[in-house]
Parts: sequence; C-alpha cells; structure tokens
Amino acid sequence: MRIEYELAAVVTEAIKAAQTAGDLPQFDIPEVTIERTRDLAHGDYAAPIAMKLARLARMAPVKIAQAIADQAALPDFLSAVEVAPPGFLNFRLATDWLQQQVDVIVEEGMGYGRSTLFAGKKAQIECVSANPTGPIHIGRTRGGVMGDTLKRAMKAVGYDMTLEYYYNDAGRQITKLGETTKIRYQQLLGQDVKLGDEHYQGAYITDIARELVDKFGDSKLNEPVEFFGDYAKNIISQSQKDSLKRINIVFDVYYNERSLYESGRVWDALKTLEERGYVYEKEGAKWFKTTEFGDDKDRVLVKATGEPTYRMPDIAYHYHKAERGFDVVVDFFGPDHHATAPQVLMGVQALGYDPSFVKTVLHQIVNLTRGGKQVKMSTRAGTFVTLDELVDEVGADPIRYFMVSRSGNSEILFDLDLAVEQSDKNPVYYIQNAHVRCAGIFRKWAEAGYDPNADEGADLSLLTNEYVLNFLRKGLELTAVLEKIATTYEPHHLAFYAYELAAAFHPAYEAARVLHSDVPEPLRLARLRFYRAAKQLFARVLDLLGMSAPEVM
RNA sequence: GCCCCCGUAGCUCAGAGGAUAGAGCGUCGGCCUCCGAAGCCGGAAGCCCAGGUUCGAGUCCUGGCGGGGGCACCA
Repeated sequence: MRIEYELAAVVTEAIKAAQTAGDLPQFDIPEVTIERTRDLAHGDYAAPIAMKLARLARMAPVKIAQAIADQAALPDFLSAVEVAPPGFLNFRLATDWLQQQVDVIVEEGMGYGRSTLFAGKKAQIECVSANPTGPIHIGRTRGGVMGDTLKRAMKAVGYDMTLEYYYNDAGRQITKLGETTKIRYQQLLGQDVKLGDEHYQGAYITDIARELVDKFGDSKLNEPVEFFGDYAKNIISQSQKDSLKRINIVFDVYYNERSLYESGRVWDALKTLEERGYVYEKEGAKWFKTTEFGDDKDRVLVKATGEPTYRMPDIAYHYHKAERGFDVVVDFFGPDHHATAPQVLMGVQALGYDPSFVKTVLHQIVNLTRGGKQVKMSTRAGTFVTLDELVDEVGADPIRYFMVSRSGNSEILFDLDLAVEQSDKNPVYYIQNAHVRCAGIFRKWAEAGYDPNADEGADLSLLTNEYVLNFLRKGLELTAVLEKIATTYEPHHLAFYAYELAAAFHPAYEAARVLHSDVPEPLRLARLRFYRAAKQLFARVLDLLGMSAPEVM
C-alpha cells in the first residue's frame, strides 16, 4: 500500500505547511486515510480528510481541501491534485509513471505486490486440524483453503508464517477406529461380527482392512485393538496429507495433542488456572469459571472420571502458542466449533495472557449442488463428500478458487457443474484464460521467429490505450489487497481481486493487439512488454491463490 | 430461552464510516477476415423494517421481523 502511505504523508505535510502559512488554524492533525476512488472521474486516489477537519478548523471543507491542495508537494507518481465538493482531495496518477509499472511488474516478478508492513512479525495459522480417523471432507477443506491463502497473503506483507495442523491420535476416537478396523478385518476373514453405531461406517476402513489381509493374511487376528488403531491411523494420516497436497496445502507443523500430555503442558495449564482461582470442583468434576468472562455457564475442564475434556488440551495448546512468541495466531473454526472459539480465548485470558493475539476466523458451511440440486451429505451414513472425491471430479484449481471466493460469514454454494464448465461463466477459467491468452501471444511470437526478448527496453510511453492503463491501475491495488487481507484475516478479497484483474485484462486484450498487421513496430514491442507484465502478474496472483497458471487449457 | 452468522438486483454474492451502492449468473440488444468468442461492448433491475450516533450509514448502536447454525462431564 506504499502509494497510499506516501500520499498520506504528502497530505499530512501539506496540512502542516498550510498551518504554518496561516491558511489553516492550529490543531492536532488526525490520521490521514487515503482510498481508491470508485470513479476515474474523481482521479485515482482520494482523501476525505477535509470533511473530518471541518469541525477542528471551523472552516468549510472545500476551503480546507483547497488550502491543503495549494500546499501539496506532488510526488513524481502524481500528475494532479483536485478539490471536489463536498471537500474531497482527489489525486491523479501520472500516466508516464503508470506506464513504467510495466517494467516494475516484470522486474519484481513473483515478488510483485509485497510489502514490509508486518516485517519482523511472527504469525501462526491453524486450520483443518482433523483427527486421523477418516478422509478430509469439504467443511475442513474450506478452512484449509482459507488458511493457506491467508498464509500466502500474510507472508507477502512481511509475516514470518507457520501453517499448523493440530490433531489427536490418541483416546476414544482412535480406539473406535481400531475397533472398526479390527471388525472389518475379521469380516473379511469370514467372521460374523458387526459394527456398532459408534463405529466408523465409511468404506475407507474396509480398504485398510483389506490391505491388512493382503499383507498379513489372518496372522493379525489376535492383535489387540491398539494395533489396528495405530495401523489405520498412520494410513489415514498420510492420506490426509496427500489429499491436502493435491490442492497445494502443505503444513509446516503437525502438532500432536498427545504431546501436550507428555510434556506436562496440560497439567501445567490446569495448575496455573487453579492457582489463579479460575477452577472449582463440583460433583467430582473440575469446572472452569468461564462465567467470569461473560459465558452463560461454567464449563467442565476435567470430568468426574479424571479425564480432561477436549477443552483442557485446547487451552494448553494455546498456552503453548502464547509461549512460542507468535505476534498473531489465527484459528479457523467451522460451524460445528463456533461455540468453542470464545472459550479458548477465555482460557488464554485466565492464564494471564492478553488474548488479543489470537484471532478466530469462523466460517460457514459448504453446500454442494449438482444439476441444480443439493448434494446430500451425512457423516454417519458415510455419504459425505471427501476432498479426494472433489479433486477427482473438478480438479484442484476450482476447489482453491471457490472455497475462498466468499466471506467466511457466508455459506458457499459450490456448483459442481459450474466448477468444470469451460466458459466465461466459470470465474476460474475466466481468470486463468487471461494468463493463457498472454502465453498464446508469446507462443505465436516465437513461432513467427521473432526475437523472444525484443520487448526489452520498449518505449512504454506508447501504451496509451485506456484499457491497458486501467489494467495497470488494477495491478497497483495488489499490495493494498494483501495488506487488507493480512489485517482483517479475510482471504476472500484475493479471489475477488483476481477476478477484477481478469475483468480489467480482457478488454485490454481485445483493444491492444500485438501480432496484427496494422500494429506499427514500436507499439507492437511496447504491447508485448505489457503482456509480459500481465502474464507475470496473473502468475503471481494465481500463485497467491494456490492455483496453477496454465500456458494452455 | 441464550449465543453466533446472514438479510443488498429475479438468483448467488462483494462492499476498511465517504462521492452516482458494485460483480457474476439469468434477462434484453450489439460484436469474430489475423494473437484463445474459454472473449468484448451496451440496456433494464436492488440496500428487510423502525429508531439512534455522525458533516456523512448498506456499513456503527438499540429494538423488531425473516432465514441458517450452535447451546455435552463428545471433539
């Protein structure tokens, strides 16, 4: 967002100068905000500062704006500053500077749009965090794509990022997994045993059992449930990683809940909570006084059986996150965990930390539709849609795009038909096609035997087409978009930006041809340079989205 | 009953307190003799209701109405 920051500084200096000159009265200057204009008729950037100052200065906003404009020292990237009622300061980008951005984009390549706003800050994102008892399904996929996209954006604006997956491979669920696997194994060997309601119904466990039969025959019939649990867990855990890898999500850290017990952190956390007076015993259980933090009832930390609830390791885990020194920790929660998010923060606070470093991002469900009808899903019946099935059906790119194409607060309607449709109706293809069109130009250029580097040093001042300049303006917004995402933890802005960038590109492509016979040589080279920049920019943005940038489709 | 999310165009959604509320789909009309029409250009059409805060509210606050989700000593 460096242009906005520079502009804000220009305006602030101009206000000071106007005060010194006596054109404005003395007052403490508030923070100057700069925004993009919606309409080019208002220039490229606007500062609504004069309206804010009206009361302080006891002057009409238009007069204030004029006083500021008179004192503003225009930097080289601006050609004009204008005053518009009711008191906007409008700034216009210098065309020659805008044209030069073509070379800037080419030179900065995959680093284009980065900023140092959060340089030196450490952040962690936790998402997916499914236990290794079954395949990743689409709800977790949404959190994963949002988290991974956020990671890429935060990294681009200076954060040192850790993408983390929290899971539990011990306890009740794994026992059930072991039981299920053993029963399936026994069934395959002809024994008359049945699954209970509490067991996992999915066919993937039968596959694992079949693998056991193939490998070991009936020699494992006397192995305990733990053997089967361990075996299944390892296979499932690996296949979860493989599934996520298919949509370009790779975690830096897999954090095992069990380690919280082994390191003693769970008991440390409990002890600290007790010492700080947030725990009491009732009916044999240990309760956390969450009502002191606004909860409507207290919550159990340790059951009467002596076994901790999920809440206890969750709190201990965040205790450790705090100790690990992250400046920011982002947790993604699906709709089934919305209620637990505040309790974790209460735990952090009760442990003596300012919980504001933990940012909880909630997201709603994903509804799949096929042929205009909703695809019914049920975990119990084993008919839920898994990430793997989704990748098989529509491919990775549509999943990456659609899962991050809505605010987390909105439900997603994932249209399986649209996701694979190759037309302008499908935003995935619309965006990628921009890259493909650029690639086509360079392919044709090479086929015609021209010098592949002929555009180096081209005269960019020939790029006067309004659509071309508009594309460059849109390109300039990338940094602001990334900083906004890293500030609000809302990665969906990147999906919208990518679409807008493509929407700015296609008219330019129609209007500014390269290889057509009526394009004079110097202009042709300038345009070729432009498409080199455009191609680079789409590669950059698609990479930030974790999507591919195809040469052909 | 309590908590969370949502309510913006026929449909699906954007909208960091700022100017004439933006897209996509659908709809109506126009555009291919040369780089991907997998595209472009144009039209019609909208902030749930009532108060409040503010120079300024789709945005913030309060109260309604309507829809979705959650309220375990499961995770």
